[in-house]
Parts: sequence; C-alpha cells; structure tokens
Amino acid sequence: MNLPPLIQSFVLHFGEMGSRWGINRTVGQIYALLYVSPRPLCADDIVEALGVSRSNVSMGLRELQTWNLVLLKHIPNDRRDHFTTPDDVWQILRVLAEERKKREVDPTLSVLRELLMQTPGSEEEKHAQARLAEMHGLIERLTTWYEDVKRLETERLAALLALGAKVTRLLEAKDKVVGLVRGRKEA
Amino acid sequence: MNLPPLIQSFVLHFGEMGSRWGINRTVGQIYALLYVSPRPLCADDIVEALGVSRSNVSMGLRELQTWNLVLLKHIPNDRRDHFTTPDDVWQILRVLAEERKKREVDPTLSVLRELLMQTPGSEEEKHAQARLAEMHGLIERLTTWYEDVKRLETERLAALLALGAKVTRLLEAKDKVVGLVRGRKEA
DNA sequence: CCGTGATTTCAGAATTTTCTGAAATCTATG
DNA sequence: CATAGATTTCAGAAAATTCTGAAATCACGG
Repeated sequence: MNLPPLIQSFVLHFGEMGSRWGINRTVGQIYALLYVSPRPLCADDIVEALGVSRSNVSMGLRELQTWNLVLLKHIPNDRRDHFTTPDDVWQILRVLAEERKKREVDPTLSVLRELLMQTPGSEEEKHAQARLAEMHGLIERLTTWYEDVKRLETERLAALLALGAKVTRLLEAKDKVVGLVRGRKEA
Repeated sequence: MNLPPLIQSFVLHFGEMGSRWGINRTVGQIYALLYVSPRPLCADDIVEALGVSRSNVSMGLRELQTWNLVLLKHIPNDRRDHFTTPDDVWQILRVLAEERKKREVDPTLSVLRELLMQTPGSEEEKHAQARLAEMHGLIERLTTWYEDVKRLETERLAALLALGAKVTRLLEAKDKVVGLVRGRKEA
C-alpha cells in the first residue's frame, strides 16, 4: 500500500472497523478508498493502491455492489469498469440503514412471527413466547418508525435530527392544545 | 443441544444472527437462551442446554458481561453464579445502542477528528479531507441526536416512535406559528 | 489454612473466513 | 468470428477465529 498518509490512515481505520461489522478488511478498505477518491477508480487502481490481489478486489467490489454502496461509472474510451461511492453522505446513510435492516432485522422478525404462531407445548415455552412477543413488539415499532422517517427528504430529516430531544417539547405543547380542545368540547 | 423446539429454533436463529454482527455463534446462543429463560441460569445449565464446552460458556458470559447484556444474580444457598438478561426490552435496546456506539462510532469519530486537524499535503489530500469532513458532520449530528433522545424516559420515547414521520406535521405547524409571529413583528 | 467445588486461563486443535493465482469466461472491436 | 483486454470463478493456501480440555486460580466453609 502506498498512499498519501492521511488517506492511508483513513483506509486502514475503515478496514479495521469493517471487521467489527460483518464486512471484511479488504471490503472496508476498498470502500474507504473510493469514498475519498476525487475520481472513479478501476479495479487495477485499487489493486495498486491497496496492494491486494486482483481477484480479491473483484470479490470486494462485488460485495459492495450487493450492498448498493458503490456505483459503476463508465469512463469514455475506456473499456474498464470504474467505481465510486454515492457522493451524498445522507444517501449513503439511507442505503446502509436499508441494507442492514434487510440483513439483520427482517429475518429475525420473520422467525419471531413464525415462532409466535406456534402453540406452546409447556409452561417453559409459554414463557419463552411471551418474551419473544416483547421482542417482536419492540422491533416492529422500531421498523415502522424507520419506514416512516426514511421517506422524509434529507432537509426535513436534518431538521428533525437538529431538533433532537426538543421534539418532546413540541409534543407537550400539542398535548396541551389537544387537552384544551377536548376540555372545551366536553364542557 | 436438547431444548423445547420453540426455544431451540430461537436460540439457533440468534446464534446465526450473532455471527452477522460482531459476536460469535455461541455468544448469541447464550444470550438467546438467557433471554427466554424463566429463571437465572448457571454456567453448567448453559453447557447442558447448548452442548458446548464449559470454558466456551465461561468466555461467552464474560463477553456478554462486557457488553452489559447479562446480569449476575445470586441464588440463596448456591455458590454458583447465575445469569439473566435485563428484562425490560427497552433497557436492552438502550444498552445495545450505547455499546455499539462506544465500539463502532466513537473510535471512527476520533480518527476523523484527528485526520481533520492535519494539514493536507496535496490536492488529493485536500479533497479527501473535505469528504472526511462531510462524514464527520453527519456522524456528529447523529450522535448528538442520539445523546439527546437516549435521556428520554421509555414512555416519551415510545410516544415519539409512535408518532413516526408525523412529527414533521408538528414541525410545519410550529414553523407556521413562528412565521406568523415574525410577520406580525416585522409589520 | 485446608479442602472442595466453582470459575478462569490458555495452548493448541478444529473450524471458518479470507485471500491468491491460475484458468475460464466475457465482451468489444477490427 | 478471432483476438486482446477486462473480469470472474474457484480450488486450495494462508490467516484469523472459535472452541476445547487440562491445569491453574479463586473463594468459601469448616
């Protein structure tokens, strides 16, 4: 690997981080490299930059494509495929959330649903099912919330984030208004 | 492994899922088992239930403890340590969020900060730094939002979740009110 | 402070994952 | 449709991780 020091540090860190997630070191490094690169890179550029085998890069790019984390760009008069990352970081966040949900949450949800359909054969299983129901309930709330907010445009989403816990003040205000209206009606 | 079928399915699924995260199969299984168990289990109970070695269970429990995902319970007149999971699923969610942040987000944030302090040595590094700044900005927004909402009591948090994207309507309403007030003042 | 049982440690075995190089396949062009 | 360059596949090598059993340590009651 022979990269400008700043870029190298970032790439190495991402590689390590990658292995703390499900993705392996090389995949993390490829992603990081593409992320900071000012222009799309072809597979050989990556081989050169990271010092790993051509086939490893091919597999890594493949995996990143299944994650929708890299895009294929064609450079005029060059037969080779070139790759970039989506350049809007919010877009990246969305993609990441979507993919992780698909891989980590959805399968669990469907197993839970299935197990909750079964008739428990003992007290032990009855208790287990109650616990599964709790977990299922929580995950379902989280995912419907996610389905909701993921539709927001970036700007609104950013506004929401910026507001943070202050939303609860809005909520309180709303409750008060609703309370007042109810009170008046009931009077 | 010799468990009631419903429990076994859950335990096995969690084991598989575990390896999609950073934790290994056994750790996932131990967690799942404790989660559905009606009473605290000791290490030997787990060995028996999962059919893995005693030392493996010891290491697994250790790891789960560093994640704050299992609690030690003492059973009167029994020298052995017994373990459970926190029983409120919201609590579990909080713990999980906190730990993942600590392990996956914080280190990245600090690397980014460090790299952003450096003086870029070339156009390439300059561009890279700009990208890092974008990433840093996004992550920072997300974490401050998280720091904010994690302080909410469960009930408020649930209310917020239930509201989902509808919060934006509240936001719009607020904007309108503020706008009116401003308009009046300026007039 | 000894003995008993619970727990942890740790070196190496077993397993899984990652990576490579050679061969196969694909694809645009003359 | 032959060729050359680009890309992918895949079997096995290399590396990393997980798991085990034996030994060490710990901790409590007598």
